Amino acid sequence: MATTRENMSFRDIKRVVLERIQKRVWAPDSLLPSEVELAEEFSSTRTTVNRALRELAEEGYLERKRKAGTRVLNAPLRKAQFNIPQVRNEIIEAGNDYRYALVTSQMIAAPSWLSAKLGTAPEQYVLYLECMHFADNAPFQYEVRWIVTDSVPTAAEADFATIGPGEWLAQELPFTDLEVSFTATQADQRIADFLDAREGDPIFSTQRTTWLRTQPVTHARLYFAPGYKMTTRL
Amino acid sequence: MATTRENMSFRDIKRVVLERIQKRVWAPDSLLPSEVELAEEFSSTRTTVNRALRELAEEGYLERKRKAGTRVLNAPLRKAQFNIPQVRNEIIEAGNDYRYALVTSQMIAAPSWLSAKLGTAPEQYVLYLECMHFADNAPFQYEVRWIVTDSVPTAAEADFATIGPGEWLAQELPFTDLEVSFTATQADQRIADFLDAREGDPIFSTQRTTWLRTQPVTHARLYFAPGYKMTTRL
DNA sequence: TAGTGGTCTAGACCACCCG
DNA sequence: GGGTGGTCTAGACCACTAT
Repeated sequence: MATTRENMSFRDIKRVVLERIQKRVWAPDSLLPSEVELAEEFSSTRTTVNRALRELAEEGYLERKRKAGTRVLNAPLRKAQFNIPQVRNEIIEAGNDYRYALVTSQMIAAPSWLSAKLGTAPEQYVLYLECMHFADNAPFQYEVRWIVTDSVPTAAEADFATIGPGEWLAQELPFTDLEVSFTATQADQRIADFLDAREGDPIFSTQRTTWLRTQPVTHARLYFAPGYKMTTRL
Repeated sequence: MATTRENMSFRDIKRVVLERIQKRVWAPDSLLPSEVELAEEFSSTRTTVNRALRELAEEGYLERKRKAGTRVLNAPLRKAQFNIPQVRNEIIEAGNDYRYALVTSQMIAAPSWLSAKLGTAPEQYVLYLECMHFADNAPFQYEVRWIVTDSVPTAAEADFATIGPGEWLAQELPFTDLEVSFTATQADQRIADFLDAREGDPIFSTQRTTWLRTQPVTHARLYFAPGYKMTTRL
């Protein structure tokens, strides 16, 4: 019956396998045939079948264990992927004009919560910045950022009136570790003023912390104008 | 000088390449040697080098084009990955007890915004549910959900007093398409009551819409108790 | 058109781990 | 112990695209 005419690419195999999962031909928790058997059915090789199954496993549909075989996950742990864009790109890709402005720039002693978060010495001096990002001249994002100048000495002379700290850091040095989190917060008077919002408005906020190997680099809090929505489809 | 002792695995190659990127041995926007050359340097094969570079490209470090070659991305488009967990698992994995309760269940005519979002006939009847999810008996999430019973006929008889609709749907039928979005919203009186919050509190909210092929299945709005934070590290 | 990455094949050895 | 997936090799053909 199974008239697999030609040899299939790993994409074809992925598609067929996914269909069988979704149509419950292979029910949740059940075991798939081994790679060798599938290679035979698809008149392909184990290498190709392996790539198809490996990618489906990465996408959260399958669980693979040596000797145990390949199993269909019952609760497909679907993974949502978000890009972590530069604000500039985010705005430009939405088809709007981007404008940047520096609000404040000064050296301060790191507040204790920041030292704790970054793992720096208490009271260590850091560069404190506040910036605004506009889309078509409307407030888009209010950014509050701390840069550990000990880790990034050149930051002390950078001209953040011209270029946003996020962008500058991206081209100045790489990072190896990144922590991102998202919360809903409430606009205080200052945030409200910058974002053309009212005090008390719900504000979508992102926090990013980056390290270069073990060295803390920067912490940023990004406050988005009311109505911001982060979306992904898969 | 380059005393590459043994043949390296694709993981080794990934590590070395990533180091060179991060140490600017290969600067942003610059071109890497071709796969053949790298295979020679690492005394490996093109297949293995290919896998290493392909994965680094998927992770957002490189851009690869036929003929053009492999280029280091200047603004590493880092990708954050979030799991899309069942509330139950999210709560249990945090070490808390999970409890579920059904608040409301009724058939209603779909409001027009929902028909538009899902692409269903106007006024089509859908199952409307409100539910609560508790962590250690404290309100964790208030869920509002619409299920297209035409697409999921068995939903009409499911006992949502016993099992949450998210969980039931996951085991009842697969989905092929998913849209997720995140916003900050403001607690109205009803939401505040359910979540032990005050009216006006900022609330982190997730919206999920799923389809089975072209068929709309469900739309859900999940309101998290104040203080909720979604975090990922990479 | 030439050079690069994209993919497949055929075979091999190995690591893991269930029974 | 033996079956499964994990990975590597060596070679080939092809698809795309910069020049």
